[in-house]
Amino acid sequence: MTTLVLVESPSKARKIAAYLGQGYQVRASLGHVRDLPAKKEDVPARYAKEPWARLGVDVAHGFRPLYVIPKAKAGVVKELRQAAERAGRVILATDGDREGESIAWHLAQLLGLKDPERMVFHEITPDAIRQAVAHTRPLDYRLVGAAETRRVLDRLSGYGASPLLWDAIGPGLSAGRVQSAALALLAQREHARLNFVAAAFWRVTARIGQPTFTAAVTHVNGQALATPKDFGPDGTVNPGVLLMTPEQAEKLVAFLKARPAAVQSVEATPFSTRPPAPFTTSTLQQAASIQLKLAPKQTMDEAQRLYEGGFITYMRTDSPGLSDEATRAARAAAQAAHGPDSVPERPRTYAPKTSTAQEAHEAIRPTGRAFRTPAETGLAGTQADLYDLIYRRTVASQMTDLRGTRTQVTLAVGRVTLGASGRVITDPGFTRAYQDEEPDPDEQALPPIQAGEMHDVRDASAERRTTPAPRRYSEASLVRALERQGVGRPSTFASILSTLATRGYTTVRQRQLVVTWLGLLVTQYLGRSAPDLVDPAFTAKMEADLDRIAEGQLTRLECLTGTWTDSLDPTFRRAPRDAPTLALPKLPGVVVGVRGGQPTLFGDGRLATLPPDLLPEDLTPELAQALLAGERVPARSRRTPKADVPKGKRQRKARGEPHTPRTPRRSKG
DNA sequence: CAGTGAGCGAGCTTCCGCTTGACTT
Repeated sequence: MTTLVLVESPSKARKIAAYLGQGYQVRASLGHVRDLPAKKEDVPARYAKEPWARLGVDVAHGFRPLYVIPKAKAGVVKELRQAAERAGRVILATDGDREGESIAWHLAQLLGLKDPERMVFHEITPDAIRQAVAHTRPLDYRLVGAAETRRVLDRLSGYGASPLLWDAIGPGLSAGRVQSAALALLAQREHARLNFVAAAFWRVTARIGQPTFTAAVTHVNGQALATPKDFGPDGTVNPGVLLMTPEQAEKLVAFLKARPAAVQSVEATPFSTRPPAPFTTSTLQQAASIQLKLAPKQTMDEAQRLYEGGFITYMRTDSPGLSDEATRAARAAAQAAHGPDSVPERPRTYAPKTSTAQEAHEAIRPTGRAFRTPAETGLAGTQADLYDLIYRRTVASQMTDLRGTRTQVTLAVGRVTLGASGRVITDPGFTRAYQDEEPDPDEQALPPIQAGEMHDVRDASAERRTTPAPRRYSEASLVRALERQGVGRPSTFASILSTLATRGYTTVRQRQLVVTWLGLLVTQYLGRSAPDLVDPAFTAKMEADLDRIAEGQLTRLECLTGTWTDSLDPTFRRAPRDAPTLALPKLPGVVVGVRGGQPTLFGDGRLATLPPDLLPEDLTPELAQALLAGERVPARSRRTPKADVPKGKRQRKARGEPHTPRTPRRSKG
């Protein structure tokens, strides 16, 4: 009789099968095999009439979940059942994390396993697999309970809050613990930009000495010159600093040009920088975004192909750790390419930065006891670029520190103080293999210089600068922000972004994530009606609860009762069903609200549907007035909620109008 | 009389996390 070993991924199954050899059959579940019904038609007939059928969770009876086999998984389950019948023994070898334990339990249920045998391994080497097979354990039902609690909570909160949005804003909208927290981050940043008032200041620099270097004026008559950090987001300046007029700046330049500079002090401090850790899913997405200009989705698609081709380890991971074998391979690769001294004596080890990490997998790295160099892989195109990035990052992670000296020079021209900073690299260390970003081009190497010296001022100039608005998130930087807060998982980072886009909450402009009016309105509504969902702390609290469930200090029922029955449910019940409105400081006299499911501009007793491609930042007061005056207003005749619309406007028929709402009208509840 | 349009009511939408490959565009 053979032993059936069940894993999640088919690639993993092939590899393990090769290591286990005869007597073992290894099959893949392709992820979860059962789930709560997504919609009513997935609910079996005998439960369809139940009041909880829409949720798939019988809240009144201990939050009992109803599990069904999704259509897409029917074939897999059938095959696994047949394989299990033929096998003498079944070992559940799904991933060693919370969801993996849950999948193992579902499989045990579906296959009717009496005493389910569980094995877990964290690296795929012959040794690790043999060890794991020899040391199976029973299922961890507490961990399974934690996973189920997570699932039920996400269902109840998501399916509880989304209908509020249908009533208040429009049909088909969605809210959830992860997507709404992500959207709130974007909305917060967008509001910061909308409220931001830029301020101008002067930066005065001089070219000094031979060879020349650049120094910037820091003080005049002992008073500090305004720099960006002296300004508030409303454009006000810290009263203690000097904000020069153009005339003053010009005078200062003329003053500098006429006199030599005295070196007051030279401070040199050595520095060293450690290499970045091997890639996790989020850091890979971040680096591929910056260096290869890939969107997270593209990165994951290419990485999936590299994984299936056997070039890299699993690409959905939160662990930056390398196995001993991989550590040795990385060190060997570094030494082969950069010399025996390119690695420190002791291997480096890496641990995850976030406490929510589950660490079921290794870091993303080249496979094998000896890494194939990018040239040896025979890969081409984007796949080759991504492999190269992963290869270099992995090798660099075992190399020596970058070392150098930072020098800070203070100079004086009369009562004007200038500062110059420079950086000299004494040992490039790991940067020979990998660098996160291009080195700063402004970075200068200062010539040898001593306190007390006098140097000629060769030139001076003043440059008008403005304070920068808070930067928008890129897709990858949003993922990084979410991961830091413990929101979302490696397997979902890319899909969170696509959910936000599909709902019309965000668009991507020049590789930046931009929130739409709809996204702002949804966040505004949720902030009042479901504040937990826009708060990353909600996930943090949930994770803490789940850990306690896994450790047996909290029951599933206590957690769900406390979170749902005593908190979320009453909040949702009390939630207002009327549409949110946004008042914007730079748009006095107008308000953005909702009419017929569409973001709409209200003002002056008139209204206008906002064109869907008009982003919040692009709505100027002039444009708002033009829209309200009826220009480019899609005047599709539809019942108006309460705003009084001039009859003529409502009857203006639009032909071939570009902004026809795609969603059907729904009556207000 | 036929065609059109307004109005009504019923039914639907939705979560997160795990995995590929089958679909379009």
